[in-house]
Amino acid sequence: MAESLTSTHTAPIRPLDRAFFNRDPRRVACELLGKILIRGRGKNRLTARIVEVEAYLGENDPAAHSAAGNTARTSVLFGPPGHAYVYFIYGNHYCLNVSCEPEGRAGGVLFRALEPLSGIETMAHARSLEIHGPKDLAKLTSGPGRLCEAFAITRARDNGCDLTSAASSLWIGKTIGEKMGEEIGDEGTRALSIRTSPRIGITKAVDKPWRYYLDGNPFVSGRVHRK
DNA sequence: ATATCGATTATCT
DNA sequence: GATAATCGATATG
Repeated sequence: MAESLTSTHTAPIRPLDRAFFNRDPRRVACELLGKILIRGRGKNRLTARIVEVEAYLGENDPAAHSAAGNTARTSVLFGPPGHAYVYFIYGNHYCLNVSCEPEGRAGGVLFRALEPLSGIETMAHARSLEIHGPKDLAKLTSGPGRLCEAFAITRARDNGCDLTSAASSLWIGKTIGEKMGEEIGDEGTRALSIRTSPRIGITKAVDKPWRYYLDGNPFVSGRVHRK
């Protein structure tokens, strides 16, 4: 009873299949917009809509971590598609990617921003934030490091995780959910307005427009492209 | 509003 | 030894 008042009603969420990720990261990136990232199960489940991503190619992309070759750090990118590549950066933050392309070829998509749907209190606690309004809400998952903190994503815990299995602690799903009466995550039937730009925070291949985000979505990270 | 900077460590040269 | 797919704080217009 009390639970039904506090939790968001959602239709069953089904994982994306491995073939979805067995493609060019740019195509995967576009189609990931509007899909759902899920952590945990039942009452403690966190869900959020994917609103901003970047594609990193396995070949001819000097900005990609895989450009340095298959190392202990990047091996997941060279493995089978649909798995989590988590790396630690700037001594402070984790970032989440999903591997693309068939095994033996690198490539991935970086998650840059999410729109929280359920488990918002848990996310706020993980981020050490108090939510007093929409502006605070945006700070939960707007940015690659922020969303990892909100979802408690670490390399030790999540690197290599199969994101195509609903049995995983972390996975990616498609569904028709509900938030403030609006349908979300309804792949294909809703025309999403997608914008592109150069990728953020890189110093190589800065001209490639491989950042993708939902036009006008308030949860898209606001950081500017730097040299 | 934009600009700059410190934090802090895994990874690579 | 330098750099980094970032963030949050501080300074300045």
